[in-house]
Amino acid sequence: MDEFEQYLRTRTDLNDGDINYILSLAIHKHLRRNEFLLREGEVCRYKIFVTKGLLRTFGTAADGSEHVLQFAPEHSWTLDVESYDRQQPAHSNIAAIETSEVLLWPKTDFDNLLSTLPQLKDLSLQLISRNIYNSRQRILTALSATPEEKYQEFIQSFPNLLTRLPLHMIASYLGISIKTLTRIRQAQLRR
Amino acid sequence: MDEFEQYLRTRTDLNDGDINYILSLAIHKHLRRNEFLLREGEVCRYKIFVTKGLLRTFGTAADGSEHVLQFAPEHSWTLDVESYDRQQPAHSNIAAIETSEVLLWPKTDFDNLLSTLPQLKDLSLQLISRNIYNSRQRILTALSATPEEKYQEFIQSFPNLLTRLPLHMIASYLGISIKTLTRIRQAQLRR
DNA sequence: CCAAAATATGGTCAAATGACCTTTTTTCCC
DNA sequence: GGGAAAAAAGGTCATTTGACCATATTTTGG
Repeated sequence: MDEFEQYLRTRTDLNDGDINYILSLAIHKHLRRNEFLLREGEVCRYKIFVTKGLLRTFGTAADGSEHVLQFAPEHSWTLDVESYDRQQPAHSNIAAIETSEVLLWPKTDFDNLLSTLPQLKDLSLQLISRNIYNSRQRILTALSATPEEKYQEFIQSFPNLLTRLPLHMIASYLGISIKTLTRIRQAQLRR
Repeated sequence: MDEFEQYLRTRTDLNDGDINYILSLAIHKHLRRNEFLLREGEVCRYKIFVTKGLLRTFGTAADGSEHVLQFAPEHSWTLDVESYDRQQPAHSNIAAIETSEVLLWPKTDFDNLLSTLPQLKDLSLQLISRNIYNSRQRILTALSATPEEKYQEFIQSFPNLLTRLPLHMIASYLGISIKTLTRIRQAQLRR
């Protein structure tokens, strides 16, 4: 997958041999719109890298409503951390929003790669650190921002996703009703 | 610090020598109520372990309001991840709620420990994984739960903190007004 | 290209929430 | 122990938000 080679080249100094080796262990998978990669209760067996398309990770609340935890567009990683780390049943779902292409590494293979390739490990740690920071930021926003501020922040953070996502998923990500989101957008048009 | 020895003994198989070595690199610090360990804009230089007392980490929103990101009681770790990892200015504050005792390791020292002691590294990775999972859970709750549900969940998760925290900090942690929290508690008494 | 489904907008209304204020109670610390 | 400060509770009111409904618009996949 050129996409992935490109990705690794720009952020690590892994050589061609290593990159090819990493790729050789990956399972290539094509996903149609709305196809699931992981369902609640299943074990998240793979590290997932999105080469093309767009995935979403979402949880289900007590009342059955779905809430988007993360969007994963091309060139990003995703998984259910807890489930993957311990190979236990997951509490979240991962599904394709657009037709997508992903690379999958079984945990044992990826663990081997991590212990063999320090550059890959460094990259992993960076991603984890970023993940934790992003989560904190999101919690802070969820706690303190008004719906309008949340939407503005979303636009700032993901300008490229704006046109690719149905509004109700954005609302779900922001934790507001679609009605409120529509109202905000109307108010903005009038300015 | 007995507290810390105890902690390490119960979750790793580090031997006495290792534990003493880890402890020998730690700075012991006493904190009074409301004393700050980190302020926004400063660099988070240390890994922090709380041996006694209770700390809080909080962020400041655009309008100046404070929002609690984490409570760290005795036997828990805390820090500003992003700031610590990159030794850059922090976006959050850490302060003592109760009179507390903490152990501090400068990043370089702790990094050395991590590369020397695989058991410590394993523990770290576990903590990180848990951290990420907790964050997800908290985001999901923030997005989907009613104030009452949030409070119930808080009681479930931190029964021991309930009596130690002023209500306005719980409200701040849950992202609801103190008024709403008071109302919920009144409603519960009447049952 | 077309029918069906998904998505977005709009209207109305009740309820929940926060802002602002005062009063009561508790805690702190000298 | 006592005075000051902090915390909790209570009252009132305007506003925001979501639920529920219908309708218009767009997208999708065969």
